[in-house]
Amino acid sequence: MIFSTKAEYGVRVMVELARRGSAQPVALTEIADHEGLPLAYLEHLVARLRRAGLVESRRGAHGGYLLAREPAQITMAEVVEALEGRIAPIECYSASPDGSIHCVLEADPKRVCTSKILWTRVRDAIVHTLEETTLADLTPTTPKKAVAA
Amino acid sequence: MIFSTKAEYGVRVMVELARRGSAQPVALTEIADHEGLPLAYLEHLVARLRRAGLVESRRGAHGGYLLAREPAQITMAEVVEALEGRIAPIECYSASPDGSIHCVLEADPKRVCTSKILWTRVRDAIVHTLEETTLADLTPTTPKKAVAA
DNA sequence: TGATACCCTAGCTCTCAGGTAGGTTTTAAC
DNA sequence: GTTAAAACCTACCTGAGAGCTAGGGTATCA
Repeated sequence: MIFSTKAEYGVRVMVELARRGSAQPVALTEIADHEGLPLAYLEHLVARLRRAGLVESRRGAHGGYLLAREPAQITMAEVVEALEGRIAPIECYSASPDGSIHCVLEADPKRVCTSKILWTRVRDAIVHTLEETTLADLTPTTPKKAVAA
Repeated sequence: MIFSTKAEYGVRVMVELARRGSAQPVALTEIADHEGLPLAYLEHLVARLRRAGLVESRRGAHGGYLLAREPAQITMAEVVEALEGRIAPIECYSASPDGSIHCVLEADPKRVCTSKILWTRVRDAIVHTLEETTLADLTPTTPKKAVAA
């Protein structure tokens, strides 16, 4: 599998939050019930989403979670990265502090990572797709716009 | 990581075979030495490539492996699928026997996999990239053609 | 002052990636 | 026809991490 259930479940949570609208917070118990997913596990995932600034929380009774932005302003690249961490197609690419993609083998100038072209292309394709797709695209009853896909 | 070392190592083996040309078989020990990868592990990987019809083997002394086709006729989609198995972005998509993408949740018609659009797009992007890239694209000293990437 | 919900830390279990080990079989060359 | 080199095969090992669970603490509303 390319992505783990972290991405799968987390995206579902985001879609549910988008479906419910931004009027009042949605409790995680509701989403867990609706999607048939373990609450305690979702708590971990939604914590990541919160730390990434994608959702906001209201504590206490009648609390829950809200989208931090409009669905159309939230790309799936942000969501997936918040859940899975940096998207790198293979081990070879170290997550450099400055964010640049770098093949660890090329530290030794004698060695050239022959397959770098491939993994770069694959990574770009994935990231491009995730950046192009917003939460609004995945929400059936989007208030403003219908989706053509 | 998106793909495991199976894909990483396996692609390297294929690139090495392409670099050496098709004149005579290349022993796996040579490739293992050159790439600094464990021989015993490569044997497992190359077995997958052979079963997929991507390489041919010559047993016995001076034996080794050869590409089964011209590098330009081998897509990376074939290589990666042979090594990693069917490419699916998440668990949700069962590998149907007929090859069609199918969300397991939709077996229950009441449930709709809201995020299907996303994972379908991601999968298509990956597969498209892998299908477009041939082994010839990754081989620096391709006899016939230089590569524009 | 409960009840409800978010929040935090720790830990548990099972799978599987990644690799090792030790053999058997085939073939070229001497 | 023996030897060495290589593919081939089956089984096993081991650490890490996915996918949870447990049990509390803390904020907020009625």
